[in-house]
This record gives sequence, structure tokens and C-alpha cells, in this order.
Amino acid sequence: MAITIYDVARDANVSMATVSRVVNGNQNVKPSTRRKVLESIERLGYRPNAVARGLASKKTTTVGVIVPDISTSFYGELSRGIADIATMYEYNIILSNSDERSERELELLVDHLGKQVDGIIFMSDSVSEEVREEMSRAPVPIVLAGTIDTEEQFATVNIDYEQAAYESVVKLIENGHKEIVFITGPLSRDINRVHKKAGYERALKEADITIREEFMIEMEDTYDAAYESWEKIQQLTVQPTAFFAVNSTLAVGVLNGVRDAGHSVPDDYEIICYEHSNLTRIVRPQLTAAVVPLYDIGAVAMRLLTKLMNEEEVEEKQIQLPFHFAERDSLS
Amino acid sequence: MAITIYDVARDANVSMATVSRVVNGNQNVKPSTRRKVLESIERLGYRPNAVARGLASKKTTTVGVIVPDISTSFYGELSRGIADIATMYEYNIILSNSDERSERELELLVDHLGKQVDGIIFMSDSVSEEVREEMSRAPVPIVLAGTIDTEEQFATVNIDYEQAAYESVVKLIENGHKEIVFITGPLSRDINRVHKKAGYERALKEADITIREEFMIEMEDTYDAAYESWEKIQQLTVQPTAFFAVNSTLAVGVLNGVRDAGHSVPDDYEIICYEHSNLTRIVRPQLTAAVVPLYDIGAVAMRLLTKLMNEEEVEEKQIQLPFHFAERDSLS
DNA sequence: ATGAAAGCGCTAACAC
DNA sequence: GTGTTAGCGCTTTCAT
Repeated sequence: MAITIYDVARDANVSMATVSRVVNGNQNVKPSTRRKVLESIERLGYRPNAVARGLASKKTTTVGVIVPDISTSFYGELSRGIADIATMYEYNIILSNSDERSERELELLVDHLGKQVDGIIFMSDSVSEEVREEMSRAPVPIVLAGTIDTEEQFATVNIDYEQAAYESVVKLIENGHKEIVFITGPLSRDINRVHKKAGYERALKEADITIREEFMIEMEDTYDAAYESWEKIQQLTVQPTAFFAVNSTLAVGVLNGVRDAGHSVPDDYEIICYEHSNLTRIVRPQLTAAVVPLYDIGAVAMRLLTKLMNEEEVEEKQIQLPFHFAERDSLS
Repeated sequence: MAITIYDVARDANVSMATVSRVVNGNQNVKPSTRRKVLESIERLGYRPNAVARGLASKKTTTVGVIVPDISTSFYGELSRGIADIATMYEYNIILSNSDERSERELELLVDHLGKQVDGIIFMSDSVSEEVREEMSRAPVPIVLAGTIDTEEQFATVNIDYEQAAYESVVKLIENGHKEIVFITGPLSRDINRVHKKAGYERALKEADITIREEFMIEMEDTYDAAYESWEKIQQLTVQPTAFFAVNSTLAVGVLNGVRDAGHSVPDDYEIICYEHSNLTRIVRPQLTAAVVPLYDIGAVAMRLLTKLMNEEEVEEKQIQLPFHFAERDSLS
């Protein structure tokens, strides 16, 4: 049996309450008894039981993190930002993968809440109705990181994806392009449909460029799908001269498809994308991209959550972080 | 205040014990009362409090995962394997990053143990003496995933890194190479020094090839360091014709260094490496590599941990998984 | 500054 | 098959 607070109390000749005060840094303890207690703790090797503490205090200093897939660099980077700030504020993290399946997200929400987490960071590509309801009922604060809430109901941390898309496409247009293909993951995702596609279209409209339906190349969100999309792109009735991709994985897939087919980037085709990983710097040519500050989004989301859990006043619950462009070689 | 087991008991006109039995699937409950209880649970929206359960039962169905950096594809993939099996056996995961700092690892061990985890999966590049001691004292089982234990004291899951290194270098030798550079991360890490370097040297020795000290190119474990190492490689008194790299990130760095300097792979230089990510398939030429089954290592480690937590007999605590080679284009 | 005592919400004997 | 009753190890009033 492990050493309990009671053993320490007896050993130090004080009450449990005093030991508790010492352990929790309460100032109302005479220095000499504090020393005595500390000495007993040390000698007995006492470690507070966080579960008992959690039951008594109704705080677990644990937050739930629900993420589609921790093995992707996108969510890995985001999660690292979350974890670092969590550590800073002495929270532990319960991390679970949802694979973006709404039912699974629901289960995880209930599961984490059952574990009495003090707050939740939620990441996904869309917030389903059932998930929204469950989150609305949650007794603890929830922050969405890198995740769109179309209803603007929850606290969120993002960049202005629409604006980033717009500026990306403007760069292409300024380079003389008129036939620009939009390389996108599933348009069922709010972020692709409501934000990125919208920015793309705004730029084209503003430049009086025809928006072609066949230029919306929608695919599964994988490198291989993007690589193979080159097949489809070749069949287009109007041939494009540039690509705007919603993330670096898709961009690299298209890049390799184009290059393996014997074409040159940026001579034959120019490419711009959102940057979600260092892939953009590793491929040749290196890709010009709108850099999404994933680590920071995670960090700010966690910081916001600590404030919410602390019931501090927050001025703005929908945070937009700045983004910037990394000018590289896929655009001349 | 949330609904408790007591509220349900009162509502269903039974005792707490009966509610507990129903919730925990105990068979000793008459179907009709079970139904009655379930109905109350449903109506009141009762959710068991896992913290209270943990305190009473001394089991939290939570395991601690200590990882150097979740944002790397290596540990991301490993962690995903762990998480999936954890989910399968209904465990939650507390995930913490150590940045490979031994003092931090120590803190995390103590921290997780304080949270009363039922077991721990530990990942690192070496097991320090203090960490070894703390782990030896731990009251719950611990499994090392993708992590060397030179003392063979703990349960581990790995591949035979030495053999993979050996076979990699043999491939190079069979292709006629005699001047083969070893591109490695810090040799302070057991895995690099004790296993990978040893395999490299065994292959050379067996072929009666001189082992040159200057061919051990040690560097920080980053793409940029590897990219810049090309500078150093050029200065070597004997010029190499091939590279064996301890991971795909370093291999790609060298590859880009070589190619950006105007040389060709595999015509001027051949490259082989351990594969830790899909980078090997994305670069051009694609890299031939010894594929490390990261997901499986994580999954098997977690499965092993469930057995240990269950006090089941396990035949072998030092598990070696098979590996294979992906033959691609960096070797002709 | 310190102690006594009542819970926190649940599990697990044990009794019936 | 069901109920009673101790705890699990801690925090937190409330006294003193």
C-alpha cells in the first residue's frame, strides 16, 4: 500500500489538514511545522494521489484533447502547441483520436467528460449537429483549435483562411494566370467549402476571371490522391496554368504528378498552397505558401482554455491569428 | 450538481449497489430491475464519475504515454499505434512530451504515477540511470516502445536495428561501393551507437572494407543539419560514393544537399536509410529504405502493456518485430 | 496556526 | 438477486 496523507500526518505529529496545507502551498502554516511535515514527506516518499484529490476538489487538472489523427503533421504540430501550454499551467492532457468520425467524436466527448476533465480542446473538420449539442451541454469550457464553427457559438482559434486563400490566388493572378485550378480536399468540410473556396472565388471575381466548375478538383485528402489527380487535370477541356492547393500534402502530390509527367514548375505551371508542414521546403522546387501557424494556434487555444477554466474575463472568444507568406520557388 | 449513482438508485427504487452492478455489467441483476435502472439512468442522464470509480477501485483505465515530441512523424506514428490499441481495450491516454530531457522524463514519470495511471508506455532515445531507477520503483507495468534498454531490464518492442543496418550496408556493398558514409544523429543515443553503427561496421568488416573514422558523420537530428552536412562531406580526404542514413529526415537532407550541388542520385551517389515517414516516397528520386513498422511497434507495445496490467503471463518481454526493405530509386 | 470531521461518488465485501 | 456499509485518499468548512 502506498503512503497516504494520513501516514505523513502521523509521522509528523500533525493532522491531515496540516499536511494538506503544506502540500498545497497554503501560507497558514508555521515555518517550523512546515519543515517538519516536509521532512516526513521526504523520508516516507509520499506522493499525493491525484485521483483522491480530484474527487475531493472536483478539479482534475486534466484537459481532454480530441484530435482527428495525431500522426499527421498538421495535428501533431497543433497538439504540441496545446501540450506545451498545458504543461506550463500544470495540466495533463488526455489525448484521443477521432478519425473525424462524428459518432466517435461524440463518444470521446462523453468519455472525457466522464473522466472529469476540467476543459476540452476540440479539433475536427466540421462540427456536426450532435457534436454541437453535446458540447453545448458540457459542464466545462471547450475551445476549438484550427477548427471552424460556422455558428460562432464556441471559442475558437484560427487564421483568416478566406483571406489567405484570396491573397494566394491574387499572387497567381498577378503573375498573369487566368486558368487557376483549385486543388481541394472534401468540400464537405466547412473549412474547404466556406473559407478556402470562397477566397479563391473572391480573387477570381475581383479580377473578372471566369470561375470554372471543372477547375474545382476535389479529392481525398492524401498525397496519393493528389498525385493521381494529374490524370484528371490533363483531361480538362480548358488547360490550367497554375494551381492553388488547400494544403502542402496535396500541393506536393500535384507537384510530383506534374514533374513526373515531364513538366516544369514554375516554368510550365505555378503552384501556391497553405503550408501545414516542412514538406514545402523539402521538395524541389520549394513551394511558395501561406504559412499557417499551427503550433501557435494550439498554444493560444490552450491559453484561452486556461482562462475560461479559471473563469477569467476574455475579451474575444473567436481569435484570429496572423499568417504570412513564405516566398519560395514554385512561383516565379 | 451532476447526477450521481445515488440519485439513480433513489429514482429506480433500488440500492446504489444495484445501480453499480447494472453500470458495470454485472450479471447478478434481475432483467426487470436492470431495465428499470437503465431507464432511470437514461431519463436522468446519469454519467458515471470515473474519478470516484478510480478512487474506489484503484484502477483508472488510463495509461501514461511519455514521448519525446509528438509533432514528429516518428513519434506521431508510434503514438497512433498505441492509441488505437488503448481505445480497443478501453484505456485513455495521458500524453506528455519530454523533449528527450532526462529530468523532464523523471518529472513526467512521477506526475503520471501521481495520476494513478494503470501502466506507462515510455519512449526515448536512451534510458538514463535516474529514469531507470524511477521506472524500477514504479508500482505499475511499463513498456518501452521503439526505445532501447541496454540492460534488457524492461519490456520493450523494437525491430533488430543492428540487422537492418547490416543488411542496408550490404546492399550498398553489393552494388560495388567501398566508400560508404554513415550519416547519423547524436551517437550519445544508444540506438545510433550500439545498434545502427554496429550493423554498419559489421557489414564493412565482413567485406574487408576499411572503417574510416572520418566517414562517421554525426549531426543534430534535423533536415537542415543533414542538408548542410554536404559541405563537410565534400572536404573528406577520401570521397565516398554512397550514404547510409539512420533515418529518412537525414537521408532527405543529404539527398537535397547532393542534388542541389549538381550531382545525381543514384548515378553519382547511392543512398539507403531507415524509413520513419512517407518522405522517402515523396522526394525524387524516391529512397530505398529499411521500413520501420512504427505503428505496429506502438500497437504491440500497448497490447503487451494490457497483458502486463492484467497480470497475464507473457512468454517474451523483449519483442522484436520484423522489418522489410522498400526497394526504390536511390539505389540502382 | 492547527485539528476534527464531513463529505466527494463510487466499489466491494458481506449479509440476507 | 439485492441492500448495507465501509472505505478509497484527499479537500474543505468550521471550530478552536
